[in-house]
Amino acid sequence: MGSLDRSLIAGLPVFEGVAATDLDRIVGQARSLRIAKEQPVFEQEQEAHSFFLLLDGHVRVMKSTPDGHEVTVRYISPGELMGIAHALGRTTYPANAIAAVDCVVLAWPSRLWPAFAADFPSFSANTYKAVGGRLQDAHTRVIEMATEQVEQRVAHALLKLVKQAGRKTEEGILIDFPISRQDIAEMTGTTLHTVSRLLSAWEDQGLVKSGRQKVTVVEPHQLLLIAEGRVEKS
Amino acid sequence: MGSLDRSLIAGLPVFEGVAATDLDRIVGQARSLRIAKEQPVFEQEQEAHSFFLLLDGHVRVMKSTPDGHEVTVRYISPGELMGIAHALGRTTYPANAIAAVDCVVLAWPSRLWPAFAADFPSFSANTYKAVGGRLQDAHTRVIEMATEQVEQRVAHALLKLVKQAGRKTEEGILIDFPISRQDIAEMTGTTLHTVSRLLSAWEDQGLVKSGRQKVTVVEPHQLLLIAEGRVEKS
DNA sequence: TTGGCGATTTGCGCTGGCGCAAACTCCGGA
DNA sequence: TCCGGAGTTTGCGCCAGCGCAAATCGCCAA
Repeated sequence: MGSLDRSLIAGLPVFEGVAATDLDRIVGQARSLRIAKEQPVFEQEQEAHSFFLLLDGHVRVMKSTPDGHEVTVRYISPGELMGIAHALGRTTYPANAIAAVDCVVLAWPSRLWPAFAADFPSFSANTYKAVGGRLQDAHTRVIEMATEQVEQRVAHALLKLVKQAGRKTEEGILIDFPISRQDIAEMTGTTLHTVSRLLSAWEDQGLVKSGRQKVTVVEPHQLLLIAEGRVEKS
Repeated sequence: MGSLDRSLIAGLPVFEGVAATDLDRIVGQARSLRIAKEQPVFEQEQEAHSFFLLLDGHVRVMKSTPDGHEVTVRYISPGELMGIAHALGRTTYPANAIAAVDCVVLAWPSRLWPAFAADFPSFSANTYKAVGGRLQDAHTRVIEMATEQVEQRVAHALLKLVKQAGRKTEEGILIDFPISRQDIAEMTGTTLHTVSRLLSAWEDQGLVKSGRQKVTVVEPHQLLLIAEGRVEKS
């Protein structure tokens, strides 16, 4: 682990308020891993031996249902923790985490968590703050699913992806990892057919540009209007 | 606060592994409140001044959307914490909590949380374990909303209510607080009309008995079959 | 006992979005 | 360069469940 990494890491929200010496003690106990695209970081039901900090790449977190459905719970972006089951009193991972692209992660053995929580209260508080945010997000998802039309949900999903993984290009804001219609369908509780129809319609209206495993948002503001149900379909 | 209360409280999961003297120091700083039916325990957006332990009664946690929809996030049963926004790094409550029946709660000032977390690691760990459970529940809700039919979702909701607030009667298992069709609709993302139709159909089949703000589950096992999608509608 | 109101039931028509299926497109490897 | 297959598009038919509206029921208060 180079010192360049170290200084980038120090700026992450999870380490806010953590003293430099403490940061060294924390990071010093991690090992750095590369995860190839499409490979799992951890798997549902598996013993939660480690927790992770994503340094580079994007990870998709999914749950499978007994009857064979897959639902995407969230995408992880660089700087976020994942697999922190132990901090929440679980011994197994509740979901599958798959690298959407080649990734770099730091990994700590889960058994270190209780000592970390006791010795580094800022780190612990930051972690639980992130958990609080996820709980919020999950409730927001429930509310969206309960009250919105498919069109609004898909628009919301795209905006969320843009916010966490958007990269400016000359055409608009590109979602910076491969994402298929099927993936978007699994995030929004619909079918790839419906997503495809929506994207086609939006492309006709010039709101997005999309291709194979690729979506670029051209008019985020228009999309927001749709997401909030303030636009009638033509 | 009587010592009878004290011994009941000691047996709660949140206080598992907490030494008796520590328990006294924790509970000693709480004040006990009665909340009348339909009155709020705390409200969305409000400053999170306190966190609570429900001792008796049932509390409904709801979120309102900007466009006027109400969604029920969960019901709190005796022994559960609520309003722990501070432990998750929030300064305001994320939802409304309304007493479904007359309730008794313990309340602590939120500013005590950091000291509690530092001084009573078991209490803190138990709390975060509960948070972990809620995060799981929320994800389960998302998955249900994404993959199940309304009929299955309503069946799941009833079974969940039975599990956390069921009281045996000679007719079956009664959900032990007033609950309307509208309430069930808000839990499952549907309309009171559809809930009413489902309950009527189930009543004809002898699976439930229901009346004004009252539901009794007669055949939980049959309902489970419906919830899991293993029964075709007649 | 009688109103009155909130909760519930039920009918009816409509439509958003799914299921199925077929055609097409494009990328990557041989 | 060509081929195979994954990803995507699109047409078509259907139905679960919503919206609306009206009728009914049952609890509570006077």
